[in-house]
Amino acid sequence: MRFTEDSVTSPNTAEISEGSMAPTRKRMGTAERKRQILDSAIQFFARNGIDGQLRNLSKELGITHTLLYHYFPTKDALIQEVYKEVFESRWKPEWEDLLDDDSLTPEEKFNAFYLDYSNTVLTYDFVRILIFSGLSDHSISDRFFELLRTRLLPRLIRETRKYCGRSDTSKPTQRELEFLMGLHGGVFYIGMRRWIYGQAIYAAESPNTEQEIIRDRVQSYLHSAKSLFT
Amino acid sequence: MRFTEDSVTSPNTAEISEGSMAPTRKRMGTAERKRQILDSAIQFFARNGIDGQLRNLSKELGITHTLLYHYFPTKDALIQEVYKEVFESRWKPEWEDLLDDDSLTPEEKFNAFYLDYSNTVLTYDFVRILIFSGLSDHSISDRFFELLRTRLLPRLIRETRKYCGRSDTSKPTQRELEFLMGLHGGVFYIGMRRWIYGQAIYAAESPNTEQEIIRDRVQSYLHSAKSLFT
DNA sequence: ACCATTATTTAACTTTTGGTCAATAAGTCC
DNA sequence: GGACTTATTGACCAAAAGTTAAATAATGGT
Repeated sequence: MRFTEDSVTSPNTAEISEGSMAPTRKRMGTAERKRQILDSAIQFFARNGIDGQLRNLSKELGITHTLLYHYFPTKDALIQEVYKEVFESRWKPEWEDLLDDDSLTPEEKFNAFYLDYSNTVLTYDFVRILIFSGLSDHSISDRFFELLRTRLLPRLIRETRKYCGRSDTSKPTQRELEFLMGLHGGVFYIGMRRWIYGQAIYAAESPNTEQEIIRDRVQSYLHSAKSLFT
Repeated sequence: MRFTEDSVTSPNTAEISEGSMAPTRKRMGTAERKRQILDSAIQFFARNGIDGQLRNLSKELGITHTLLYHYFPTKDALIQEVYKEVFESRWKPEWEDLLDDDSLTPEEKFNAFYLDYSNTVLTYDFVRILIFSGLSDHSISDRFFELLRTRLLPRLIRETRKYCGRSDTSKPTQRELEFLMGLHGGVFYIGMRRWIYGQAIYAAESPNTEQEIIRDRVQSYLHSAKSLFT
């Protein structure tokens, strides 16, 4: 019984319509099939965690679970590729450029950055897979935080200082970093509530309200930084 | 081979020292054993997630996994008790009293509350089990957020308004709630970084620094609320 | 039309793991 | 010390789940 109720999109069994009884199995190119599996796997593991069973994943794909082994040597290998894929496809080097852009004010940079950052990072896949990774091995989350710490935080602190009218380029203090993490964590928490706890985000009605939320927080951060660090 | 390297504290095999060869099995009272199992289970499931195997848990306890079934009918029953235990033992009704205390200023309330809240909620067990619950069924996290939403948030908004010099008792707006969640999420994020991602908290040296962190954020929140909501 | 290639499936193996049950033995009461 | 209670264990089961190997059948090339 290959066709269960939950295998909605079974590309492999496309021509099962009215009359055609034979589930003539389709043959896909190596690259496309691998791509397809990986895409489904991202969704699947984000939803079910890394303990999700390959047999269920394959069912969603409309293939047998053994076919997975034709493309990935082991389950763990698949998961590592999922990690890599989610991780590397989401990080935008432009963020660094944006924060270095001389034509923008610190305030504009913060707003632009966190608006875009939240849009790309606060997705179902990313939030859940990042946390799944953190919960088990730290393989992915470590790399992510490394980028965060080396590429983003120093720039954000620099802009914070600039906003406060300070020009010193000394190493960020822990207090500064920690205060910034308050903003950062508050933003990530939006994704937590939405994708982990399944809690509705207050103010999800109008499309631009989430932007307002971010703006409020950025405003608050900068505003308070001025009084805390000057 | 019952005694593996990771079974550090095996209360059941205490007298295995130099000469005594016989691992004379100890007999514990029902209540104590159940308590002991539950305590270990909390740690164990917080560490390994709800997919942790009963055989490993029992190994840490120095007992056979079948003994677990003498005290808990099923694995799920054990987990539910773990959930209940962690959940119910950590929530403090005093928080509500504190926030209702007329002798304190809003600022004092916020500081006192978040200081205590972070101390009790931002523990290894709590943070991880809450998230494990959210990731799978929402059984525990739903109940927690329900308490949060009905017991704490309205009071915190009320105090925020008081701080801003407003006395209206209308239903909190979504913008107010969302702004508060920024603070709240920022605080919880401390636990995320520490217990999920394994990231060091900036400023973990001096014992009172974490308190400073909280204070900074509370200060920032109230300060900004005043300019946002008046 | 035939052949080679390889995507895909079928069947089977193995380990893991939640769960059961009868046997064993530690403590207690007399 | 013997009997009774019950905490504890050892052997075992069945289903789940990762993995392998051989058989099958699309597809492309000649």
